[in-house]
Amino acid sequence: MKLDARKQKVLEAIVIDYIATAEPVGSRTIARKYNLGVSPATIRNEMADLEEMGLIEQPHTSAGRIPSDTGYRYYVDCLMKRAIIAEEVQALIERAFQTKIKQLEDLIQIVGKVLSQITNYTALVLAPQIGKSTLQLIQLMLIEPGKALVVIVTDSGRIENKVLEIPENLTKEDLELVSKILNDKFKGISLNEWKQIMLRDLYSQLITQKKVLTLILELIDTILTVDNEDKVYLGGTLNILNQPEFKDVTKVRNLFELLEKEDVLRELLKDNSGDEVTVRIGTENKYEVMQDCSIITATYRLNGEVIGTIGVLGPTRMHYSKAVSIVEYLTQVLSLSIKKL
Amino acid sequence: MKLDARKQKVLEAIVIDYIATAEPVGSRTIARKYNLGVSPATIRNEMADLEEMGLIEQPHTSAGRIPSDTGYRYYVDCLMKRAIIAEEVQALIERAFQTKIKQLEDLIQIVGKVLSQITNYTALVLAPQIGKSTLQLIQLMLIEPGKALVVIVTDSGRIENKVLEIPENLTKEDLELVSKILNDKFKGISLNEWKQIMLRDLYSQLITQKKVLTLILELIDTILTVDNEDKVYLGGTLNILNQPEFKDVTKVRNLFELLEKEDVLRELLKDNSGDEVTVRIGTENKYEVMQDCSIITATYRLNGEVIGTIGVLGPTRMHYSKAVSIVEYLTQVLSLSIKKL
DNA sequence: ATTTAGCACTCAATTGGGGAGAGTGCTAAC
DNA sequence: GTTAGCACTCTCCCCAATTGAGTGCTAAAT
Repeated sequence: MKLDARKQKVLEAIVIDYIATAEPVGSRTIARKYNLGVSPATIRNEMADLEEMGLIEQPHTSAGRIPSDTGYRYYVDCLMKRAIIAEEVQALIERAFQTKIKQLEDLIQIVGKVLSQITNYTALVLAPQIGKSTLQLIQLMLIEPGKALVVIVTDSGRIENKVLEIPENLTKEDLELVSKILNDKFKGISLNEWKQIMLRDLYSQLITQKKVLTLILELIDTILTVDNEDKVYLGGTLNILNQPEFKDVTKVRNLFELLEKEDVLRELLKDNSGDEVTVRIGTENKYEVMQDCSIITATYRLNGEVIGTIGVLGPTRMHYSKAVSIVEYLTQVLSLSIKKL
Repeated sequence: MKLDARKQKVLEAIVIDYIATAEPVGSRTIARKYNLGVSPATIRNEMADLEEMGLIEQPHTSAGRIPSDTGYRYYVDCLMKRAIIAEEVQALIERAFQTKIKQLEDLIQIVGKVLSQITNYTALVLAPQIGKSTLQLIQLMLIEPGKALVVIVTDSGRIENKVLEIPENLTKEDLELVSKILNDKFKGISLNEWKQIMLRDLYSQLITQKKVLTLILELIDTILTVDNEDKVYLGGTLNILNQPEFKDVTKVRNLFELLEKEDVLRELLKDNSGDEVTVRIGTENKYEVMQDCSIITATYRLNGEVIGTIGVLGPTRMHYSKAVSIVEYLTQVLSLSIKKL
């Protein structure tokens, strides 16, 4: 879709003004506020064209125009410039990352909090997949006969613990032995690779201690299946209530219900199309209750490999340039911080 | 406050009807639905008296009456009978508790979920104070030089982990030694008692290994100060949106903001006046945004000692008899389940 | 060939009655 | 003490009229 310079300016004005005011934008307003050097009548003509192209629409005949989803799309793809992040915002972020961060979870939380706070939208953070990260420490402990606690620490700083049922006759010493073997064998290896290695290699070594073999099998299974789901952090949910488009409680309700489902959040964050910041606008979202929301996502990395995603969720009438800038910036800061961890 | 039998009946009718319909109750309605054997006119006279006593009020001149907070209070204290818990509800609860529960956290979550689901209000659960429960297992592990992981398991099934900074020169063996000493010394002793014992007893034993002493001091401090706050589970928050009194978004917003603060929740649950089920109605709550909410709380126990609280939060126009019954019932089930754990 | 001024037109939002309905309080009779 | 009757007071809802913002079209101006 090609637009001449003036049409672009008009579209941009409509998008920007509507984002700011949440009111349909009329030709007069544009002429007054965004000096394009032409009269309202001219702008009206341009607007009629833009509407025909499907970039803007009219809520009703005697109202101004609002951007359609494709209008926002055009704006985001072609017109929008990255907003410059204000000094004080950068300072705020820096300060937030200077608090003591010992675990991955702390980091995730901080990012989420900062992101929602700065953007005034809802923040989503997807923590690194445990399967991808490598093992740093695994330890089995006996809580009481028949019950063991397993703790796993990964290189990305994630800590997981889980209670396991074990055969009653296993002793503390057995568990320590198993811990030792697992540590020796698997340190530095990604959890996803375990299964293969385990079957090939471990079996021979452990056949001597048959009774612990079953335990290990169950253990690995537990870790890899149940807890291989990524943690999602959700923050600033209440920011949604600031938006005039959500003054209707049932709408809020529907959206909140969706956001309560972790797997939905995971999915939202995961279909990030790749390298770049991804923006998903209105009806581009597959969930119906989210069709007047937009999501901006971007990935962060460890050693060059993508390990997680962060994003913000706001109304379609979202401050895209600002939000995109901040999301992008925070992935960088986050990538760096994880490396330090 | 003394009320004759008929006034009681009228008040009860108003409360029950208003709870069910959320509409002011008129004299005709009462005469028709709750056959007191008298005409609307008589009921009107009674209602005038009740209003003078402050038990009911009129939203405006030509409307029916609604209970005032003191009206609800009278109802709860004097008129209300425990609702009988339906068979299918009991069955539902039983089924919920039959899922495998390995950790305290699982249990807390299940209770919260069940409670909010059954009552259709918001559920609050306060997990046992870690300081009160006794130590079952403590283990220190070296993650990397200068960084250790400490895991604590208490008798109530609670599991806590925490990353500690330690002197660089401490080895894996040092940590194991410390773990062993701590386990031997403290097993079965409540965490609150640690500090005293530690100073008196441990010091002499550890003076030989000076370098670990500092560690332990820090460790104990960390555990007792930072993590001594109780975990609070909050569930069914969205149920609030079902209530017609919360069709206004700003009201919702205010309440939700309050509920996001863990310490507020903790406080709400903690000022439970003692043994009995406690009901706090409307303005009896100290937070302004909660002045058209009521909270019902009750405590649960382990070995006769109170270790936590559960509660539901709903509108003042709450189904008290049902809610009280269920809260009470669930504390019993919960106490039992914890014992098993 | 654009651009602009002017004007008629449309539609949502607001305003202001005018019942209808629900419920009350009071009075007088039972 | 209870009840029937009745006037009175509100809210709620519907309807019509008005207002105001904004448009589209046409004809004139550049």
